[in-house]
Amino acid sequence: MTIRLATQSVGEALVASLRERILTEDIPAGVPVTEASVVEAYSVARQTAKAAIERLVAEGLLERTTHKSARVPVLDERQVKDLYFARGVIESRCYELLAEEGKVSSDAQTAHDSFAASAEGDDLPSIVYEDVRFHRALVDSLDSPRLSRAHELIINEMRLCLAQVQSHQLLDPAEIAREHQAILDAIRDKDPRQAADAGLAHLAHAESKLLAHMAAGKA
Amino acid sequence: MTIRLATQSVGEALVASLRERILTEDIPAGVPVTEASVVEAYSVARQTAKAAIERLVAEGLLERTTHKSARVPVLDERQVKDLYFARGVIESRCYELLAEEGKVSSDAQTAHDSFAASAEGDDLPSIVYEDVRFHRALVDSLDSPRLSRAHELIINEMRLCLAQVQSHQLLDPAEIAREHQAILDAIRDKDPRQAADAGLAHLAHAESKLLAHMAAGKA
DNA sequence: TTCGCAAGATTGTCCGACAAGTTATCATGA
DNA sequence: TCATGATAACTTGTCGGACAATCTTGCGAA
Repeated sequence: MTIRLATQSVGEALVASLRERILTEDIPAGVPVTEASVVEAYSVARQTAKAAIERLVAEGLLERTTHKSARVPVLDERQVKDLYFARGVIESRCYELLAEEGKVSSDAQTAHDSFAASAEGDDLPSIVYEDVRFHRALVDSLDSPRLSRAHELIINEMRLCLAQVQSHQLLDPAEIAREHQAILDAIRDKDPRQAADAGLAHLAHAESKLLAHMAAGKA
Repeated sequence: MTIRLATQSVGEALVASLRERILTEDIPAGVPVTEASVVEAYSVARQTAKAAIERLVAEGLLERTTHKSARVPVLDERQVKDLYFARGVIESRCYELLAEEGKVSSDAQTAHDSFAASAEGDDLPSIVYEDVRFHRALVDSLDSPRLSRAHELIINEMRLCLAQVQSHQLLDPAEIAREHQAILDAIRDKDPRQAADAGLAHLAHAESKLLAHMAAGKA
């Protein structure tokens, strides 16, 4: 088995950069991301830019119809519900399975601790990041590449709307930390039903706040 | 609202064609799929071929490392287990949710009937196709684009190994039909636990047969 | 006002070219 | 003999330019 070096082609780096800029709202929703604009910004060939855009479209971080420019999608209520629903399907079952084992991986515990630490401060982006990291660590601990990937795709799309709505302020970090703790407790107690319910409650809580905020913003 | 015509660009058609050829083993596992070979076979530009290959790599239907040709992956035991596991996570929760509703969509029922009809005959590819269609119809009836997409990705990869191993003969169609019926019955009975268990049992059954066959073939 | 056409913007696709990396072959020297 | 290093062939990574097809917009004509 060879040791794999972490090299990155221009194309891969471009995708990574664009993805990060989208998720941090450096590229805001609505504005067109044309192939030409990417070419100009990064001094890459149009092919490279095009491939990167197509990749992000596949990930749901950009949307496009033929012969029109790609844009960061603005997620409406329907989409948000779908995201939370799909995420709930995966996470609830994951927590159930983890609870059957009754063990919390060290990564997940670390992520939980990091979140708790962030929750003390006011660095909103880092709170969101640590929140995401916690849930991903739990799913990852099932050690299923395909499940982790499916979860990651959904989470990334969700980060999109979390960024758009300044939702960080909607939720009390301390309360999120308590809900996270409830999930971990249920897992450690080997109570699958409770673990799944705690996960779903956590999601339902965030979803309702987000939807209420969106409805208010639109009205 | 405009009516959307089902137009397809060369690139999209190329992806679709390659995907179908891979899933039907017209492009067998192991043989390299070079950009040049695709260019030659379809008379398209290398960029177009490259983009199509990259897309299929993202779907898991091809694998590639930098500067080496793409190939249809040969799934080992570990991968097969992961596929069944991830699929189980999604499907079990789906059937649970459907059982809470207690209704089976007409599409799902139609798919079940089609499968039963196919099971009578000897057309193995169509049996596999109808089997896949049944499960997809159930997931689709939850009306969640993102969940359906995640499920589709996993199912497609699974079709890959179903094609590689001539597994059609491993399972008795009549038995599959009975297991499908059990899932539908549990859903109609509004018995979420039973629906999920029936789904998982169905998968475990297929998985064990497949793994046994693979182990035998390798030994 | 409405229709239709021309112009600009943007993507879809192609061609050709060169750099960079991988693999296999083979000659070299210890 | 065998490890080393050079070479060539193959393949992908990236670039530049070009033209066609399509969408959008604005303007002029009926």
